[in-house]
Amino acid sequence: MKWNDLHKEACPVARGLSVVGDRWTMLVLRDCFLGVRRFEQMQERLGITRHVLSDRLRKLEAAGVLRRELYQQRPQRYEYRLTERGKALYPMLVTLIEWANAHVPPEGEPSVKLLSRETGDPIAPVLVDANTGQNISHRNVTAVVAE
Amino acid sequence: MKWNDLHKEACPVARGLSVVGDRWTMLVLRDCFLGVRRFEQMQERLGITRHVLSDRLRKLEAAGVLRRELYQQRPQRYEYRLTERGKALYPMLVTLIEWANAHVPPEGEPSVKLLSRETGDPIAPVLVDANTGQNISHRNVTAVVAE
DNA sequence: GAACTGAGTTCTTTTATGGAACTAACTATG
DNA sequence: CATAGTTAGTTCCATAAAAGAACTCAGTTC
Repeated sequence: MKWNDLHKEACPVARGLSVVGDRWTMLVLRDCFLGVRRFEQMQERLGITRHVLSDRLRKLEAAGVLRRELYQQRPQRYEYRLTERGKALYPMLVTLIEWANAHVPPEGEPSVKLLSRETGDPIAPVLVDANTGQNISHRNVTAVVAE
Repeated sequence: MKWNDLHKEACPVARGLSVVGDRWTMLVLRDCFLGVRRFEQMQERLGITRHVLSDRLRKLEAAGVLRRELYQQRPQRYEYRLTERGKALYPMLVTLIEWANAHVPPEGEPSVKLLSRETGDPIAPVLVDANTGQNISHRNVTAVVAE
């Protein structure tokens, strides 16, 4: 298994990471979900080097997670937006946030609250089986990896 | 924001990635969930260098995600096991698998199926709000990041 | 006593990232 | 009309991380 050939692996964990597993990539996507679309803003917010940001955006575009969109003709300027495939990563981000808030202690309070857009109430995300409604954990699920 | 100081960030995405965001880390954890516990096995299965594996195991242990356990006295040999904090990462893995199976096309069939341990049936993981039962997506949730 | 096991460590080479300056194609300001 | 500003990059060099292979250590087995 080689890092740069992860996309060839049978295992979906490996294939997923071939897209989102590089350093900074998930943070770029976080910013995208927060509405940040432009190179300059991302670069400044993340403190990532322009070089690496450029590379990540290119790869995410190639993977169909972001699309590059002309937002101004002269001079031509592009911004980056989540595609449907990109938006489908939202649960990943939510799951990561929940885990980190519970298990990677911040200095003070949990710094991000997820709120229902409708009611404004905090939400409590859990993974369940759509078929049975049961909670999903390593205790009641088996995974078979064809390697 | 610097990669090696992500744990100091207020944002839980950043703090989460400070633990699981390094190259190979999630693949090490995948193997842990599959029951792999020993250095040699992990190294061979992943094709990661021993050096990097050693580093990742050490960091995961320091983060309280794995614990090192003596399984043989002479010569002393240790294996690695998921802690509760580590087991709590299971939803991350499931979410990644679901996304990858849906959006990062494998050569042929999806290679991992998640099955209910009870019934043996395939499961269909979805993220819902425990309070309301509603599906969670970027459309009905807002996140406020205190940066 | 020679080869094997298993969890590492210690090299050296290659690749990725960090940091800063530079470019291109404009627009706005004095 | 020249100079400064904007924005999405690229280029170049230094440093850090990862790949690859060999070696160590404390035993055990043939």
